Amino acid sequence: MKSNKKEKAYDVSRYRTPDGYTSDIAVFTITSEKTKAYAPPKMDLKLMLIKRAEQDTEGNSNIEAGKWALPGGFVTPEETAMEAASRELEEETGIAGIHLKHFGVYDKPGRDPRGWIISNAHYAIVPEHRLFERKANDDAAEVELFPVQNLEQHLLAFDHASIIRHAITHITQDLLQTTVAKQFLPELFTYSELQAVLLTITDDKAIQNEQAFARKIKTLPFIEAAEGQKTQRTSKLPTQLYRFIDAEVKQSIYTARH
Amino acid sequence: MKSNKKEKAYDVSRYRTPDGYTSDIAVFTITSEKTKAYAPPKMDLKLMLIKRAEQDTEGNSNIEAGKWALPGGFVTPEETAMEAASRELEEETGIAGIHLKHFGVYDKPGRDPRGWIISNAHYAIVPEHRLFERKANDDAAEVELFPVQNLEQHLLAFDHASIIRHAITHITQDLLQTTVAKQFLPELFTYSELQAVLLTITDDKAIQNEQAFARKIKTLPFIEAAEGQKTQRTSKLPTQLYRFIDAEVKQSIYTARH
DNA sequence: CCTTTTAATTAACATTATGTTAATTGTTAA
DNA sequence: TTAACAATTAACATAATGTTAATTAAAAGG
Repeated sequence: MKSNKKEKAYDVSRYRTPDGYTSDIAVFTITSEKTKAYAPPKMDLKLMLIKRAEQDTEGNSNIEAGKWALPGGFVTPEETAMEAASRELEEETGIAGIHLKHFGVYDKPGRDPRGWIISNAHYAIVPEHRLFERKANDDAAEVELFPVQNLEQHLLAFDHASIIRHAITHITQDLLQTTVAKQFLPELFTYSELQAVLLTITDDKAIQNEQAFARKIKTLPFIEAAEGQKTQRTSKLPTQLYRFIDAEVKQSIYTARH
Repeated sequence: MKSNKKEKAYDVSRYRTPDGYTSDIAVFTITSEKTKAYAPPKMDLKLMLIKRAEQDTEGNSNIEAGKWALPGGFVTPEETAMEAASRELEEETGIAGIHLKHFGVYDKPGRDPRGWIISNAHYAIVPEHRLFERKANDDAAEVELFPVQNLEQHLLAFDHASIIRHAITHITQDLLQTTVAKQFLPELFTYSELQAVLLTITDDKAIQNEQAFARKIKTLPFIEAAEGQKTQRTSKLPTQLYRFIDAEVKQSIYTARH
């Protein structure tokens, strides 16, 4: 729109470079609520958002202040966006060494009023038992976990509403089509704990069904029973523990049941 | 490495911006070979690469000259990388309006000797019947289709060897787990044509088996028979044609057969 | 015109997996 | 001692798959 057609081949904007490269992270965690002792938990998938401060670190009034946003920040030339995501997560929440996955790039002209800023988006999985590490490291910014169901209603910075929708789509797909669910679980888990993780994002009848799911878990090539190891976390009856094993997961929509 | 620790908070490199933002495209096509009349084709998945010219458009000696590379180029501030991919494909090969999907970002420091250049990578699918549009629009650069099996041996520019490996992984996954195979096929196709597309990237026994696959295709929720429409493209016996329909494809590794 | 050839399709049937309901197990807690 | 309960096993009807064989309809060669 700035240039007219004749000049296109020599348009100076052809040689412009981006004004910034940022890394944003959709941090997911699952909180579980124990309704009573010796029963499986009810789990909920939550997304961590931060409230943008009124002033930035130099004391100037901040852009998109007061709105909720994904944690993130600028990438430096000495690191990848994935490394920046890891660094920023540690800086902002104190949590290190967690699972990260790239899922998209946001580069629509005008998405950031500060200029031509490209956002590389990731999702992260923080297992529930590591959540306690968080509080101590939170700096002033307000941090909150939101259930993924009622995110639409909140005022979100930049194009983060759209990024978050995609993040939820991607983690949902990955939970069903890869073994990433292991990132939400302890090393050893029961069938009902795995089931509870999956039920945070699906209503698949075959996963809801206790008998069928308990029977099926024993035949999955990427899960094995931890021989002789049981727990009473979820039941009075000592319950078999399982673990994920490395196994190639091949499947196709052309051979699956529908 | 450049900055010492004390200065970190004020390191000027924290505020450096990228030297460029490029869009690269792994263009896939399937070529099919008819061994004889009235028989299904043998298909091969091919990747289009271009040989980098000795001189750039200004006549200076080109970087990574003579090596094979993915088509692509710099993104301008007025477009997304996806739009740039579409534009560049049309400029370089004359093919417009084809299927494009983002699959990764390449931003490792040092990946491009010209500076801090971020590559946004896509794959594209050119259906076989549109290949003929190509030749006329090829500019001077050498363009060639390589079978995806023996790409390792060629000398590739920048980190394109790695990008190409990922592109093949992604298109393979998508062919099996989404309905993207339709992009390689005409609107109406036979079971053996769909099968041939899938067999370019899988050796799944259930897909190889003619009887089982022909039986299964009739029950898939995202494919329907084109009532009364038959062809003799693949057999003397007039053969049923099918089409993809829009239907949500839900599946999970926890309910699939293994 | 008759016969062979061939890909697609249907048939047949044993095997395996799933959906569903019911029974059993082992432990806690009243 | 007993009720409660999540996990597990059992039982069995139903559905899907693997496998082999038969059938179909057209082409092509004699």
